[in-house]
Amino acid sequence: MDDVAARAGVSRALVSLVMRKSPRVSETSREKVLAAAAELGYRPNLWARNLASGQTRTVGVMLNDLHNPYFTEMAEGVAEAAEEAGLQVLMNSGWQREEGESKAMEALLDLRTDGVVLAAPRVSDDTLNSFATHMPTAVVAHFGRPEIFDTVSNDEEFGAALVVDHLVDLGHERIAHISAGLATGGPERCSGFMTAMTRYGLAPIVVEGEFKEEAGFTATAQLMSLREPPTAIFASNDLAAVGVLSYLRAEGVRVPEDVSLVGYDDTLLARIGPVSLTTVHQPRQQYGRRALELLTERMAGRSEAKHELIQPRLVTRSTTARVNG
Amino acid sequence: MDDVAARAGVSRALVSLVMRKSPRVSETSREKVLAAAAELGYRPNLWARNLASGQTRTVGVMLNDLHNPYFTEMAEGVAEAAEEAGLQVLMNSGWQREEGESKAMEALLDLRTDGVVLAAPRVSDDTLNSFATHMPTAVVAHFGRPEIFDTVSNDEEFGAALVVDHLVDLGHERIAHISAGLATGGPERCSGFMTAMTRYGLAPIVVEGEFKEEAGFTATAQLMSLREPPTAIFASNDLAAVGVLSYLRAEGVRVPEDVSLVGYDDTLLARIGPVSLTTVHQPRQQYGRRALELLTERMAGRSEAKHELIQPRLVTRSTTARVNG
DNA sequence: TTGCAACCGTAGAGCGCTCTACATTTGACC
DNA sequence: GGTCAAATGTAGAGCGCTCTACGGTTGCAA
Repeated sequence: MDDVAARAGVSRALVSLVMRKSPRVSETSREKVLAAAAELGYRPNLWARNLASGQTRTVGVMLNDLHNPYFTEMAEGVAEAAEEAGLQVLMNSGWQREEGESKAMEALLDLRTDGVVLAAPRVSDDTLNSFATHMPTAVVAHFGRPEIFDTVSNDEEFGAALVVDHLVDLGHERIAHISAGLATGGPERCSGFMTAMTRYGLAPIVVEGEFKEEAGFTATAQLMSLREPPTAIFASNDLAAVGVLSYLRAEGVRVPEDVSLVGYDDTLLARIGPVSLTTVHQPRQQYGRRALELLTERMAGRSEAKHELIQPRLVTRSTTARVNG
Repeated sequence: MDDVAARAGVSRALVSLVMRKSPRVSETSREKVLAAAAELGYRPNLWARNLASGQTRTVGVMLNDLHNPYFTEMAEGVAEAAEEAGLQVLMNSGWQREEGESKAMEALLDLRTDGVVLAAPRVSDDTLNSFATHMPTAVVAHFGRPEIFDTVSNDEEFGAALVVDHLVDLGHERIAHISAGLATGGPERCSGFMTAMTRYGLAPIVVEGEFKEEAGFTATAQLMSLREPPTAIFASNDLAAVGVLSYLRAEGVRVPEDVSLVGYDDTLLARIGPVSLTTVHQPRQQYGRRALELLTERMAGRSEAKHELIQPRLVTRSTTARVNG
């Protein structure tokens, strides 16, 4: 920087101003400085800048699971909104191990970014709280009502109700849900299902599962061996729905003629031809956008927490049809 | 830091040593310092540390496309190897736009990490070269033989030969390849196919496609309308193979009884029940590992470039069978 | 002429750490 | 007790930037 200043015949401070695009510098000296910087191949040192200024114009994003398109799409939403706000994005992941996740969060703390977006963290609420006391934080897919950080989540109950509405519309009455146990969003999805069913005066059939193909497969085996098997199955997510599909096809049960099937998430899986699954689409990019927007508000000084619920919509494909006679 | 030093009754320098886990400090004072730090909730400031020490113990990873499991698995490999080497990992993405990619690379340059792994960058070779002059760099999926950075790539020709071997073993002779145009790896895969076919004295049938489901669909339409349609199809990747499958099923062509089908990549898509695709598995995590290992060598001073080709293997599932009498 | 903004530019004190060079203590051995 | 090396601790000069507070020039009205 000194070299640039010398070469341009100005002070170091002026170079600093130019580099920060301050309007307080004349056109002539700006050009001189820029020229000198270009000749010397000078790039401002970020660490020194951050250290001196106490801020980074950067937000960190911790992704719980990079392999899950849910999170990467969310991250894309964050990135878009960040770009508009003139912020850099740096990502991190815990590689689906809770221990890795805490490490990743520590790393973000050390980085001292201006704020952090956490995607479906699986660490304890205590950890989350202590994290958020050190750093402006927004969390995606968190169903508590924490007071020191913001949250953006899918309105799982609404989504589940959408599914039930659709199936009831088609005349179904024996509708089963394969739940996802205690995985994030699972309990809410399940309770939404039960509430909606009850509202229609129908008995909710629920069997335990997971967000996995195999879980869908085995849960379906259970369901189909009931004395009165369901005419429609609402799987915990698309992947589980694929498991359901495999089981049904293997058993010669036709979908959707004999049994209707609905997934959740609208991932790539649901869209490919051989699956073509009716499912619930989540505006995942929007989660990311909103999270970043909330975060910038918080970085700007807001301190009371905001909690947003975003409504998904149903995408009808080829796995649902009117119930048979 | 001064506070911690005061509280522990030692010098700032000693605190620094303790924080860096230097062995040059006695057990007693280490404990004193650690205790004081804990009471004060002190965390070393990374920027100041980096600024003063001139290094970061961090590597950056630029992911071309976060939505592609190929890259996220590779990133996981980088992360694992980095953890073993005691390095932090920070990720970035260009969100599949070339412009975003250059921005992401600039950001990594500014961060001044100790090194960078680039995943299938789509920027020009010139850009890559000028980047690598500023920063130790390893690139995954790059088929040039650049001199100032290392590369790790899939041995596409070998993979394509694997496919041809398998199909020829099963008695196929009219084997078609749906290529991926100029997309990364596409040309190599295609030429590997042609070489292998020629080696067997068979005529390579090639039709232009892309790494997309729809491309597989339309390409298959072309292939099946040939006077002598192929008995086996080697798609450019799994996604395209799914398109092939959709077309064939829709036309009542049985897979694998009438036509055998092979994909490439072994993604989730290939593994799910309704698809169960024979495909070429790439050890993607290993690409990441090797990239990081090469990078650490380079960070340690090696300057001549190394270029590694990693051999994939065939995974046989339910879409390939002996050719019909 | 003086006064006063507005505009541009500069000096210099940090920011919180690392690291070299040196000081002090300890302990083993003669 | 004296000597020397190893072990442990410290002082203080940076690292490359930002930012406050202030200095110098202009232009223009009083």
